[in-house]
Amino acid sequence: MKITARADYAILAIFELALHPETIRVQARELAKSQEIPLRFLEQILIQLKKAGMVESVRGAAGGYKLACPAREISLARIMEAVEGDVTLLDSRVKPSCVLYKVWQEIEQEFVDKLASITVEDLVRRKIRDDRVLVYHI
Amino acid sequence: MKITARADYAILAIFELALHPETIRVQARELAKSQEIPLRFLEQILIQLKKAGMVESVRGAAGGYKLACPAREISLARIMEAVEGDVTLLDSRVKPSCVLYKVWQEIEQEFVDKLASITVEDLVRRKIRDDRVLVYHI
DNA sequence: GCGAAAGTTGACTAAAACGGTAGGGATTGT
DNA sequence: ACAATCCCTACCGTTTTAGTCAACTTTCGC
Repeated sequence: MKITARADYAILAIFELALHPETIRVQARELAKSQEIPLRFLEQILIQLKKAGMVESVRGAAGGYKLACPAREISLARIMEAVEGDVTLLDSRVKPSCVLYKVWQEIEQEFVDKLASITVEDLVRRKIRDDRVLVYHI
Repeated sequence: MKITARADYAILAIFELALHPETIRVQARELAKSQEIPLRFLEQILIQLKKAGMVESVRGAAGGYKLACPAREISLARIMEAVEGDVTLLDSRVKPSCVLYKVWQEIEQEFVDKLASITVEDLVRRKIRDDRVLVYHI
């Protein structure tokens, strides 16, 4: 019942990308540094995100990463699905005939819906708002 | 992000106990059999549930288990908390200063609230309803 | 074209968590 | 006394996590 480091890092990386202007590329090294993610580990995660069509990469000198689609189209659910196989709570232990099965399904559905409703754009908006509040308080 | 077997089994065991009249004791062996749980594993789980004050046990021949409180007072959250240390999604990876931290907290809170809102009594009621429907269809 | 910078890939590993077992001790009904 | 039952501690094999490494490929700047 824990969020994995993979998922956390994946979201942080995408979030960091979303904070940059769309036109510029950010290098894995930079992402790793600013979000304190082990570089080699992050590289693996970025490959998964690329395969899932959420980031684009340019190789070679002056290469790097950028979002492959608008931040509004990237939900937490989508990111988690990309780096973990699927976002499910149930294992195949409980039999469908049992009352509990349906209950778990309900809970899972609600959970996934919540994850699907939060986009990276939301995160960015929140950050902007939080930062503004911070400034006002100085 | 998976429900553990421990939690599944714990809920099934309590559920099974709740299906029995309050006055009688049910043996671990019987619980294990009816819910298809490995006996020795279940015994461990029952100890945890006992420590958490959800079941009472009587030792010795003709011993067994019964609920230590009304089924309505036993929520899924309480059971899960008893057998896993705590019901949290966050690991201490994300820093509280990050936007993501608050978002995860929100999601977690919603999830826990949901688990806390479902009691074993609810499960029993659902089962009774489901069984009735089944009978009507024959 | 060449070298350096950067991304890509697959294999590998240490550590923790998970799912379950095993042995033996304590307690009680008959 | 004895069998049935619960209780406690330790252990064990497998899978998942988290992360590392080395080697390779692509691309840019000159």
